[in-house]
Amino acid sequence: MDKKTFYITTAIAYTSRKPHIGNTYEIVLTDAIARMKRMQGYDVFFCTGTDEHGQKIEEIAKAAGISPKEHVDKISGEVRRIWDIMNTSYDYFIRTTDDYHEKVVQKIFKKLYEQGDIYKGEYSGMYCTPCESFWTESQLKDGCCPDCGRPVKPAKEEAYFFRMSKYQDRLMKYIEDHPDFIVPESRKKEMINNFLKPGLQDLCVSRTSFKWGIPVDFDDKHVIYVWLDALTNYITALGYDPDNIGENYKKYWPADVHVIGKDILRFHTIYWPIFLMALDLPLPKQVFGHPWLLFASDKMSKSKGNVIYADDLVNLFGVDAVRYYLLSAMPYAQDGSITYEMFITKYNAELANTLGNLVNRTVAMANKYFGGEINAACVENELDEDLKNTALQTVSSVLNFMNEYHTADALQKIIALAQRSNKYIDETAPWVLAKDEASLPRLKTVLSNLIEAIRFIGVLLAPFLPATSASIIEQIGSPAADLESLTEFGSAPARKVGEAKALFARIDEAKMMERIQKEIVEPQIAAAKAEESKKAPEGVAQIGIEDFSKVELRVAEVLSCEKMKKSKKLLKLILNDGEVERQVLSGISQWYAPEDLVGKKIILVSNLKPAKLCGEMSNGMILAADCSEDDVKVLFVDPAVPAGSKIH
RNA sequence: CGCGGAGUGGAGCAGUUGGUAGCUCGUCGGGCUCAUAACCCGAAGGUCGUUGGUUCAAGUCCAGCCUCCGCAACCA
Repeated sequence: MDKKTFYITTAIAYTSRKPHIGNTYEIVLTDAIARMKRMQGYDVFFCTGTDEHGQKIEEIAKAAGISPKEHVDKISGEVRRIWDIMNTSYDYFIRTTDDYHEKVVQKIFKKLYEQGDIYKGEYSGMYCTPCESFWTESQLKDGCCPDCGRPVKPAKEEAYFFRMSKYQDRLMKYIEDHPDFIVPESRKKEMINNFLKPGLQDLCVSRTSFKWGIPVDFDDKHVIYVWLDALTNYITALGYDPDNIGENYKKYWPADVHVIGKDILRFHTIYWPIFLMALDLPLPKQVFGHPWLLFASDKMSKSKGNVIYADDLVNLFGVDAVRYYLLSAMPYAQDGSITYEMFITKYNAELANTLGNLVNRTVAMANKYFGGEINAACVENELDEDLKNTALQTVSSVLNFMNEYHTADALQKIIALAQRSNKYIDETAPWVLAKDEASLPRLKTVLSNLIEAIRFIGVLLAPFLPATSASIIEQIGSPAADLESLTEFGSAPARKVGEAKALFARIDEAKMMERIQKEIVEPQIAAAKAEESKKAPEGVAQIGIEDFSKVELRVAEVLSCEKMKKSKKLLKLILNDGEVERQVLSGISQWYAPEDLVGKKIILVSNLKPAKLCGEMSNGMILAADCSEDDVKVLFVDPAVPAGSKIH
């Protein structure tokens, strides 16, 4: 009699900073799926958490003057707080700094080492001794360390590697045999074509360049590098241990679905399955790579004041409105977008006008005409048929869409039922029926049908908008919400409806935008500026005249200019510096077309070391001003100044 | 020729295996008054980025081209 289990996870959130609305999308999406499965009778285990190790976190903590642990405690708490604000029903919140997790990861690492899947090798690259950092050739600036500018030297460092290639064929076969393993479909091709077909490289699974990680217990110079640490959370959260398999592990593994961002699909569909194969464990049934939520077409940026946080939105609009937007505005396989305007439009049209108003007007009529006493339908007519059929069809549509995680389509179906119900009010015109004593029984039937349709809506909304669902159920005086009661239309008993309460108050867009500007956008911009100005005085050291004199500036004329084929940003300029012609590359093609520059005189840093960019040499640099984050203006010189003039 | 994604009425999106182009918002006109100036009906508006090809038939398949967006490389 055991219930069928369903194990669902989100990716664990990286604790570098507070999550914005895009990160929040994932937990809400997963929550809706988990709640739907529970409603369908599954024994669901829903796991989420935070990923807390790594060099980046070590650095951020250092800059803030606190320990890495203090930093991750703070951010992990913040993540959890937001997950809770969003009313998500996770069963377990794992942190990669949990003692249990760390211990098991160490055991796993050791086991894989002992059985030969992990071996000690060498990682070679360019090393900067003062910074204790490795860089690849392409990361170097001027052949020097991009951080401190000092010279680097080729060096080798020992590191542990995982033999990926050994499992490649097995993985390929698994993917072929399980067509639903990677969804959406389009992403599967990407994985196979880009990574599997060319052949897998062995993966570096340890680092010695930082300390904030789980130490390799038999070689403590090394810490275990991110993926082996982070991905295993899915089994350590269930109490897995190589020596002693836990209860929950037995019950729930393998996972039914890992819900993750499309950017980390590669790790979940290639490395993770291979780790599991090496451990001789079953593979997850499915990995769902969801798209990203973007702020309109702009990138989110604090200095533009357009970073959207879930808690701000919740303060302005309420939890369920935010959940609704996230679940209904995202296309299935493509990135979605959000702006405050789009949010308000959708809120007013669908939540306030269509859904909220339907419930409100129906409950109000039930109270007005019958003091709230409504019993089962008795005077039926043909107008009722389509409403009933729509309601019943909505149930199966919603379930079908949710099986494929199409939350937007599922919600659209529910709203469509609300629209159909509004139309039914128009068709039956209850206010006309109310005028004639003889038609009161028919009126009662009409209201009964409406309340029944609303009950369908209320029950179906439960996984998406839990609080709204509960409020609807309460207002119509319905017994507990369960799916089984939706197999028949009109099965609910007589009831007394509650008081009409507005579910979603209409929003005045102009006023709300004003408020947002004042309460959110402006403070954000101010905070970003304050941070900027705090940095500036420390960031720029004063120099003496002797330092300045090392820089040779002179006026040069642009003889010709063209776009570089290989680059979006670079222009190739041929300059007359007064003595010779020289080629300079400049990253300004976003702001200037070649013809804007030809014949102009500009300021050239003429003694800059040559460098190779995208395969072309650049001998110098031209001066330009950063007017704002995305606006750059080249400094043009009075045409009367001859090319070659030195500038002091 | 680095990898990948996308180009559908003013805006945001659906369009599964090729067979009369749909939805929401917005606009215009009408209806209703129970309700949150809400609801319902109707209309206008698209040569489905472009060119060529396959086919009885292409938004849907194939090839070339143009534009945009991620990633990679890169702002000397």
